[in-house]
Amino acid sequence: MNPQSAPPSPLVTVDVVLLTLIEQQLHVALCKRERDPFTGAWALPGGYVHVQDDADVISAAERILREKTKIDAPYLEQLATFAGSHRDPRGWSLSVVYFAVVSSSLIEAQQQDSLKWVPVSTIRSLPFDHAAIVQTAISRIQSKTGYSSVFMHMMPEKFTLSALQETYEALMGGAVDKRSFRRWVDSLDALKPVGSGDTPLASHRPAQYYALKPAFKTQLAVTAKSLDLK
Amino acid sequence: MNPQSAPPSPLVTVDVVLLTLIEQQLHVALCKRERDPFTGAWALPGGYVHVQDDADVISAAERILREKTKIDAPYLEQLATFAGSHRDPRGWSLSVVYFAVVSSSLIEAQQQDSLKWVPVSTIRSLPFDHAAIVQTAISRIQSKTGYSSVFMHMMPEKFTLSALQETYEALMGGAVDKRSFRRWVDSLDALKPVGSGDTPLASHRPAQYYALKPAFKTQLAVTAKSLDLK
DNA sequence: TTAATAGTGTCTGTCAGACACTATGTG
DNA sequence: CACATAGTGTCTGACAGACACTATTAA
Repeated sequence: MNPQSAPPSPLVTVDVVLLTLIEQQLHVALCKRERDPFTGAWALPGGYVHVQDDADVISAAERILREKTKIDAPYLEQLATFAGSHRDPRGWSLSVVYFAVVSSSLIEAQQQDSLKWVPVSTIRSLPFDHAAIVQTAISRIQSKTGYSSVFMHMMPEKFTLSALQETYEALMGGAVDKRSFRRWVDSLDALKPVGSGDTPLASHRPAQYYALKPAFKTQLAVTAKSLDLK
Repeated sequence: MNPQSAPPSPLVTVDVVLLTLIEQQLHVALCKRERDPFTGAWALPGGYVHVQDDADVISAAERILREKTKIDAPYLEQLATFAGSHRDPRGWSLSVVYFAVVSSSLIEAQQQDSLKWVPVSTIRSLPFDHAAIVQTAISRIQSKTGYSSVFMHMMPEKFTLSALQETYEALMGGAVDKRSFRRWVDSLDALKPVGSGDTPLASHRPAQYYALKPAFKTQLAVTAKSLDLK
């Protein structure tokens, strides 16, 4: 009942579900695999933990994201750990999965052959259990969007409340009342107005621009009541 | 930038935060360590993943809980994964932590020298990062109690609504209005009335007894609005 | 009847949903 | 001016908090 010291360790990797919104559609970043199982297939950016270099798992996630996508995501949160004998042809494996949220305005500079953005709605299957992982991440981001400010990290530096609402609605898959949405955003207290900047001129009243308050730029969620979809 | 196949794997373990309520106080199960680091100290029940025997991590958690405490917890959920170089004197380690909730009526039969129940309020320090893990688990159970039926797994087989409310209040650390609490419980739709059974006779109106509906006995939470503490 | 706890009726304040209204820019 | 989108005033219904009231048992 009490084996010697350490039994054979499983494979330990870290994967990241990197999400953004492109043209009102939720997209996930996929990388072309360079190594053994599923070489050449598109899968979540991931890699081994480097016991020598990584102080902890979130550091490993940040490093892997940087290496594979050249992106520093402002929001990175542990999603869950997926492990078992069924998910990798090499045998028992364990993957600590993080999910990250980024503005699509940041990804345009990053054109790489080994990286592509895929609408989550078009994903049918992925290597390993990555399809299930993506589903879990979508549930998480939708759930958090309902009561936290996390989704605001998908916005560009400055944005209008209307644009913010469109993002919210795209993520949640439904429409919300303008008045209710603005009251709710107010209650989050996550935004500060910014001088219009380059007001995009049009034949109507221009909107106030907002940016995430510094306290929210570097991390974390705010608790608040949720909002019903129409 | 692209190392050979698999770098040295970290130590991979599974720990379980097993919670119950004893005399309105939240308690956590601790086991006396039989192995190398911190031998003899009290720590969370944990153990290595057995790559040969465990199909996945939750199976490993169930096995470890059974081995260390002889308890089959009705509710077991992944809490988070804690990993890094700082948490184990042996070096870089990774622990997938589950949290479990059990009725104190189930633990009385399990008297073991290597297992004890400690009020969480008295915990000052624990081996590894287990103190921080316990804190995380407490936050989780409190948060879930606010909107789900998970805490009902701390109740015995049959219980009254008053007893349920006392449990809720003990967990949340505050009082709630009786009427509001009952409306809220109603909305969860997790209970079914059971024939009084052995009505504990006293000099007043006896209460209706309830039990968890079968659908809730085997797992999972229900979403509902939360309740304010007075 | 009294004591003591179980359980409910119901008023009220708060807040989200609805929606129409005002505000403010350009052509 | 018209037009289009930004932003607000405000009514209303739903529902949680408060709390007093009724119900039911044994002594």
